[in-house]
Amino acid sequence: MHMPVKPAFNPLYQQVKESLLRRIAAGEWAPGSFLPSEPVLAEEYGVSHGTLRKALNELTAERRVVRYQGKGTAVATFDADEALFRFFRIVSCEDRRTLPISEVLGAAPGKATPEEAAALDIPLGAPVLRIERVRSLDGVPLLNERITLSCARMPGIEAIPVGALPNTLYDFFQKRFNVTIAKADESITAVAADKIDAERLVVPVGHPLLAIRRVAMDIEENPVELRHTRCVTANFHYRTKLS
Amino acid sequence: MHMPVKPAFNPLYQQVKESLLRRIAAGEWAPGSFLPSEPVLAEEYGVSHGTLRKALNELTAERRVVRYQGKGTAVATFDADEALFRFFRIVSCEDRRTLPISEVLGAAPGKATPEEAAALDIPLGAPVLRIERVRSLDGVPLLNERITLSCARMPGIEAIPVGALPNTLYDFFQKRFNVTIAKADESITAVAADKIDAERLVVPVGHPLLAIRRVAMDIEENPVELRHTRCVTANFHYRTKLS
DNA sequence: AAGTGGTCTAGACCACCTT
DNA sequence: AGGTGGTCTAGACCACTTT
Repeated sequence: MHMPVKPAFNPLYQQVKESLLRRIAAGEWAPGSFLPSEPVLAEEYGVSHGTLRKALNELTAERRVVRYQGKGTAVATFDADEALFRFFRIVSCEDRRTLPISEVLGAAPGKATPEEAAALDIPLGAPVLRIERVRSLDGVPLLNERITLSCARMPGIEAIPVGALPNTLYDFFQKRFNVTIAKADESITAVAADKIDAERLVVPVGHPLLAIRRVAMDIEENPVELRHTRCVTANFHYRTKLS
Repeated sequence: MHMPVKPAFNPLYQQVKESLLRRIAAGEWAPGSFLPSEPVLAEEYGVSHGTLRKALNELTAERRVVRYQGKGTAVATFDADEALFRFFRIVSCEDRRTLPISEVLGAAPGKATPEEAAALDIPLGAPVLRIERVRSLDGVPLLNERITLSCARMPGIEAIPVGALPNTLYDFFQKRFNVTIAKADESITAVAADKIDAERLVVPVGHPLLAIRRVAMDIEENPVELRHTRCVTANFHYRTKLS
């Protein structure tokens, strides 16, 4: 046998970071509330100011935590506008960002299809909640969405009445289930509007639409949500910055 | 008059970072070559190890520089596959990433249109080079591209013979003109194929296509390239990670 | 004034690569 | 062995917010 190539050298600040991450994920400090101060945490972990700082710096870079000079360090939330728009990439031609208004057409429990099971990493036939909704910008229906959520990850969500589903879901996931959406993968194609798209988005059948398939993940990179969106791009477009 | 709200407090490490950035942009160290070692640079700037390190850390995070433990710190290049794919988001349905093969249909000098002038931040009518090309993946024509470059930013590029335009332009920009593409903004819409799209991409007129409009920028955020792409998304899609 | 995060230093030691 | 980047410490001082 070979010796391991990476002999598990784990810097101190990494260990501290991982510990803090676990404690945040466990809910020891709620989103929005403040962590103990740096001197206190350093004392608690028995490390120097600098080492603790390096751990917090990485958590800041990963947006798990927000620091306020003179005040303290808080667990990140979706409250801020910045966070709300992080996963919403549709902007007007003039680059105005407007939060769309959702009209929920229906929400129904079901059993995971092969695609849903694969995307959400759950067994075939596992319980899911499917939401259909149309989102409008400036009063114009633009987005036709089908959202699939794993009930296992958010127990009780299938019992939420349709009317109680809020406009901003990710904010709701965090407050209600302590599920923080941290990443999402999107793949985009161009398709022709089918009959349902045409009705809901008020365009002719065959009209070109953006088809966006999103898998959203929590902090630990567990997939939480599968979302299919059909989008009219007459006066709006999908905007992304590469770097 | 009010006093300035931000009294220009500039940390030392920021000043060092900006200085290093200027020296890299000026070409003092070519892409791929090594900077002086950390102790030497610290001595040169009259700062401590830690402060110099913080400056280099930020440059590393911004991918301006690559560090190799035990060897040194080098100016970043586009050589690495990772860098080449950073701005290429079209992948197959199975998530294979293949570099497309370009067929240049033509390259011609011209005068900037209003859209080009606005995007590239140059005067209306300023000299530009326009390139038309079709890119194929796995032998199938997928991308119909029109690229506009400002001649002022890359003097002499209008004289490059069409046959000498390489497959990977950004790599070429860096090696030939010391222009490093650092960022790009893309906006995406869905459109119906026009006659030219249909011919070049071998699809029926009216077929839904992705229309991608990219403005690529160098290190100093000066826009360098405007690119319009029409893309068939039958077996491929545009992939992006949100975080 | 006291507490928080942010910067900076000087020095020790560790991990990795080259010779 | 000697040089490079990477980690860690202890302590000083600065900037910001609150009391």
